[in-house]
Amino acid sequence: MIDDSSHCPHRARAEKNASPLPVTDGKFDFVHEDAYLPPGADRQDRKIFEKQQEQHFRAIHRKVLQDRWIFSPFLEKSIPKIAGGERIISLATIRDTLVQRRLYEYLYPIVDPLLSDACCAYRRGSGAHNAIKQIRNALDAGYVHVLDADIKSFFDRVDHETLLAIARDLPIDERALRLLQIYLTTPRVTSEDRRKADSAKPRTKYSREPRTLGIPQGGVISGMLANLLLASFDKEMQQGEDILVRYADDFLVCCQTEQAANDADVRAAHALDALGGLELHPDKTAVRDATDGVDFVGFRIGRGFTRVRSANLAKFKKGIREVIDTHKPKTDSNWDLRRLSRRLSYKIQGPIDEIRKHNLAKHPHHRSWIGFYRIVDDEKQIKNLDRWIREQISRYVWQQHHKKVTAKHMREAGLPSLYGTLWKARKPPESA
DNA sequence: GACCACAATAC
RNA sequence: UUUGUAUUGUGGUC
Repeated sequence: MIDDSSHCPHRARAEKNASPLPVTDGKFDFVHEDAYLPPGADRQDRKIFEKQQEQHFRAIHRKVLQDRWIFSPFLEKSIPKIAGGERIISLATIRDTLVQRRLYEYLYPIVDPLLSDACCAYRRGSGAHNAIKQIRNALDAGYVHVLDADIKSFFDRVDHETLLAIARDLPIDERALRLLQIYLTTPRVTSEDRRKADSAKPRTKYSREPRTLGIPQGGVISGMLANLLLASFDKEMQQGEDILVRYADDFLVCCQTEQAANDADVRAAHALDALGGLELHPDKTAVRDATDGVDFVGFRIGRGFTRVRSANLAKFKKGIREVIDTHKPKTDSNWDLRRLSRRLSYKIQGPIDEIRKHNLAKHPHHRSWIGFYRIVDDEKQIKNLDRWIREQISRYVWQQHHKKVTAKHMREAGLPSLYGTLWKARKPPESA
């Protein structure tokens, strides 16, 4: 990612040190033109930023190369977690996001080779499906005694000095190192402070609170930093026969015996403590027999089966309910059922009409929810879900039109089945 | 190759 | 007035 434009006054130094920098190429790859970008603590939104984009690029470039970049405070926002509770997310300013992206591009090729195959989150070419595949292999090979563990408030409790000590051993530019340190200690604006300042007339300045612990969730480089910190932990857990699979702070150690899993528990607690006093979550960590399944990254996986995890199933049902509950009824019941089926069809199999226009046979994989869960092999679970959806529709039609509808009516109204969609998604492509 | 859209996961 | 980041998957366009 080295990109020294001719107008850079520090060209020589940048070359010598392998600059982490350049924010000068004008590449502004926010997803799409009219996407709204929330203003950060500088209250600058995308429109304002773009008016003076070139000046901003130059200023950023200069300051970073001169080792003088400071991140604005991160605004905090809470979002709900899938299993309940809330999660604090940090929002950066546009300029800071650009700097973080450059830092990310610079550090990624240095950090990634240090990671183990067991580390599946925040990495190119990996992901949830890869994690599930590894666990399936382990369970199928008889490694069914698992330590199912979660690190207590992991992101919030990362110790800065421990992480920086690891970063100092990397072959990186001094400025990148200092940027990391600045990033970690960038102050926060809590959602309460933010609300107060925004509702005051005239608006007042945000009050900032120092950060002494943890990495901001929502930062571009945070996931990578988490992996960097835990790289040594992964190595430690992979000793012996045990098979580790880690996704962010959530990990399984698959063992051949219960004793080995208990040992892994002790080793994990020890290794985490050595990494700046991290702890396992006592309630979410246990040694269990995975023959009947364990929950991991959206799936429930056991010996010989993969299902949708119940919390994720509930979330999907909630989405279906929302479509039905917000549906505006029409007086003609047949027409109404047709309209509702159309909306639900999108949830179930994605915008299939668009695909059919071209060549359906060539594109057996559909997007949408079932596309992600296409590796599920418990057909009963999917059939039950189909039945559940039909029950919801049937109840809706009864309440609105006092008519009984069967599965046949729904099929004729254009409602696809999840099972059929899954079956098609798993089928290998027909010859083109 | 590039760009875009929509899903899902995790934090 | 505004829910962030990374990754994966699928599809589309040139």
